[in-house]
Amino acid sequence: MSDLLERLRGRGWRLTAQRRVVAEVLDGDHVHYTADEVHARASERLPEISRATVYNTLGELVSLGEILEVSTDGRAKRYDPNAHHDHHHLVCSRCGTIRDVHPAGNPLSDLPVVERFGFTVTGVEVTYRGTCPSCTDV
Amino acid sequence: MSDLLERLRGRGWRLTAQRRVVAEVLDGDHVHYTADEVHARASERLPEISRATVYNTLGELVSLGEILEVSTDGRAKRYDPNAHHDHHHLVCSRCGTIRDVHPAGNPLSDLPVVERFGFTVTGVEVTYRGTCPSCTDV
DNA sequence: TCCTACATCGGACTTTGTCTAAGTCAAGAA
DNA sequence: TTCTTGACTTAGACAAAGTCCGATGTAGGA
Repeated sequence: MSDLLERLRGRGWRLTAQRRVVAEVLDGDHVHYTADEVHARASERLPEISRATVYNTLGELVSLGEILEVSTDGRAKRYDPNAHHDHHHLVCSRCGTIRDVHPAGNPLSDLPVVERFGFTVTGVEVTYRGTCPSCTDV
Repeated sequence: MSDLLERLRGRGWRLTAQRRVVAEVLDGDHVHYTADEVHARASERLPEISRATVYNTLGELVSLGEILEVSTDGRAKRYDPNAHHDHHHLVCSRCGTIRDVHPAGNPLSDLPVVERFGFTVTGVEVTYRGTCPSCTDV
């Protein structure tokens, strides 16, 4: 992920302590934090960091295509650093846990032209819902 | 949709003017209103209806499986009365318009067991994203 | 008609996110 | 190294969407 910082600098980003910390929090796969969780974790390393900066930085990373925004429940959006590998999501309806999954097939080609209503279709998200093992056992 | 009211009464629902109006607003297919839009339309017929009641009623209809909750953008949830026919959604990234679509194939069977991580998978939503004809022309 | 459990009301509150004005600082220039 | 400047950050006000609560109203059975 450290080359993420280099890539961003190459695009004219100013490399500040705040941005570095946000990027570090998102480092690692299979992590789907809300903006608040990112802020909490960033604050551990940089206590003065403000919410506005976290929101700004996340928004910029999304525009740059470095992370994905995922809104699975109409509550807080989650941020997915695994933006460079095609995948979809499996969400626990009880606790909200998210796993990355890789279904077979290509849903984009499953949408016939007559079902596109003149839209220019650019992407597709598949969200599986269910109950995770810990929530099932309860 | 009038038999919806009968069905609900059969389940012990008290039939109030407010609930009747909310159900009537959602009548008709291919409608995806936000809670606020439902409230605005319900208010035209029943000016005293409160937001809390609209939220309560929508929540109950969702629990009863009579309508679907759709959150495509992390902003206001939308409510889809077309709950009894399998379908997915095509969303315009610019104006938020939603169309019901019916892709080929069954995404549920596309998720291999090893990709289920012990979850009990109960459903799947496919959201196509793109630009609708009016927004493309601009 | 009367009763009462269930529904509704309005408004306060919470959560999530955006905006702004003032202050700060990264990085190139000298 | 120090200076300069415009991009970045901050705290807090604000906004949108949704939830909660005590008081009041009413649908539907007795």
